[in-house]
Amino acid sequence: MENTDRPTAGAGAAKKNGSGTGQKATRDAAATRARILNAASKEFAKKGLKGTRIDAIAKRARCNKALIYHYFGNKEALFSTVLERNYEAIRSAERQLDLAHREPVAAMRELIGFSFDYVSAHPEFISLINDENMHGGVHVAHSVKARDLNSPLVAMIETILERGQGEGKFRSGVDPVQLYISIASICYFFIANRSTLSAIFGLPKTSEVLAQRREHVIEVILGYLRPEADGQDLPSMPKA
Amino acid sequence: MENTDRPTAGAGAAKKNGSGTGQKATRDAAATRARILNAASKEFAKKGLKGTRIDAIAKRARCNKALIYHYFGNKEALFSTVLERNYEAIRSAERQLDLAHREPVAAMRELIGFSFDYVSAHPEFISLINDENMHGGVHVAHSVKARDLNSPLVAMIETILERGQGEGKFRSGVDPVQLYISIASICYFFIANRSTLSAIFGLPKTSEVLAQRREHVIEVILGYLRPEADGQDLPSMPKA
DNA sequence: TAATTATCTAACCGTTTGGTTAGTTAGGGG
DNA sequence: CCCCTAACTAACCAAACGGTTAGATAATTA
Repeated sequence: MENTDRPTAGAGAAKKNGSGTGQKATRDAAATRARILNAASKEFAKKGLKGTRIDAIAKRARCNKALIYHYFGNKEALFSTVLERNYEAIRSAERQLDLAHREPVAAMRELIGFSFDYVSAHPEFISLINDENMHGGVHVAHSVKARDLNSPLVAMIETILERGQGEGKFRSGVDPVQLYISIASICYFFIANRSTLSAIFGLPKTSEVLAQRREHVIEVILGYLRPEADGQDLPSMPKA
Repeated sequence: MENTDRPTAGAGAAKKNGSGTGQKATRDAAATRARILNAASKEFAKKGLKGTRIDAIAKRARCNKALIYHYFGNKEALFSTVLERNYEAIRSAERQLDLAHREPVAAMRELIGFSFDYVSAHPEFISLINDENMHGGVHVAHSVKARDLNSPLVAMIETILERGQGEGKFRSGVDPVQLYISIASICYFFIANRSTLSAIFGLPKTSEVLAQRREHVIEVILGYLRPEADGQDLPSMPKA
């Protein structure tokens, strides 16, 4: 089932160190820590902070329960660490995006597509965020690391918007933070609520449905960003 | 603190029935059931299914724990009932919307504003949905009542879109279900993630921030719905 | 290779928790 | 007025759970 991580070498009676791919034979604190974090990430995402059993994490990480306490102190601290790690992962992925040399509309399209694809590929991240929000965001608030991890996407959006506006490709008066939140929203919701959406709307969880949704999301944001046509009355808030 | 519901009359030694506002003095199954459901709704929303303690619900409802089991069977069944009730509530509120006689753009604006306001006023509903999705939507899936409660907003959106397209106020080729999901998304996200958003972006939870967000949300959707200007190259997916 | 340190574990513990039991009290119908 | 049903409760229980302890085993160092 989930035999991604190996606990000890185990293949036969190999007692000595590394046979090939850097697998440690018997004891490896770093690898064990990593196994625990991976296991915890999955369990917390699936069951939530309260629903997760430390024993389940230990079993999945194939280590002793006490080892978890040894490395991470307690359940909440482990949860915080898992959250931090997940934030770091998405921020790092975001930073890989190189949009500076792309034409503004294409750049924006890629940014939105990236956001959609990331959450599609990492639904556990969304579950963690949801759970964290249910608990009032205390772990994020207390984690300097996570709090300082402001998304680089906001700055990218700002740059793309400016360039696009200069070229007459985008409308004016768009707040980058608001737009960032909107992009995150439409990407996030579909993944976060896949279960209830599929139950209520009968939407199957196929890749085709996902692709359609992805296209729609891009269309909505780019459609919004279209410049005001001269003389066209924008159906937004009348100024008076 | 939370003295909204009264358990028994309690004012002095009044032993007989209803003094005024329909409050039952001593025993009232319907009122007790309602108190339990209200208490459960709040507790589940704040702590989640796993995080909620039946004792906490009993305390908040000011009744004995066994009574909860007597009326609702077990924790999960109670959670399902709470979920159903919350779905019924939002669907009922949605049905109150009368947009048939409004001008399309105004109608759409009101529909979006309503959605935003509803989730702003009922963050517990969102917490429940989040928790339900973490558990794979099993309760909604098993509840015929909730599953059949498809949102009336989809049909309303469809009608408004058609009228608006006929009048040249809206673009063509918009899928009502996709649009419904997008509207729900941008309304939902900001409320669901208020804690982490405020932690990371330093957004205070003031009504001013909320109002700005509301305005932006409406602007995005209406901006997207603007008709294609003649000859204007839509920055959406090139057909070839 | 002996001493030391770090990794890791089996077994245990006190508390919390969902759920039950056995019964008490109010109220309505005959 | 009495009895029967339904509302309600105090006390209890076994299982589950987060966390601890005491120690065993592997790696490292002197």
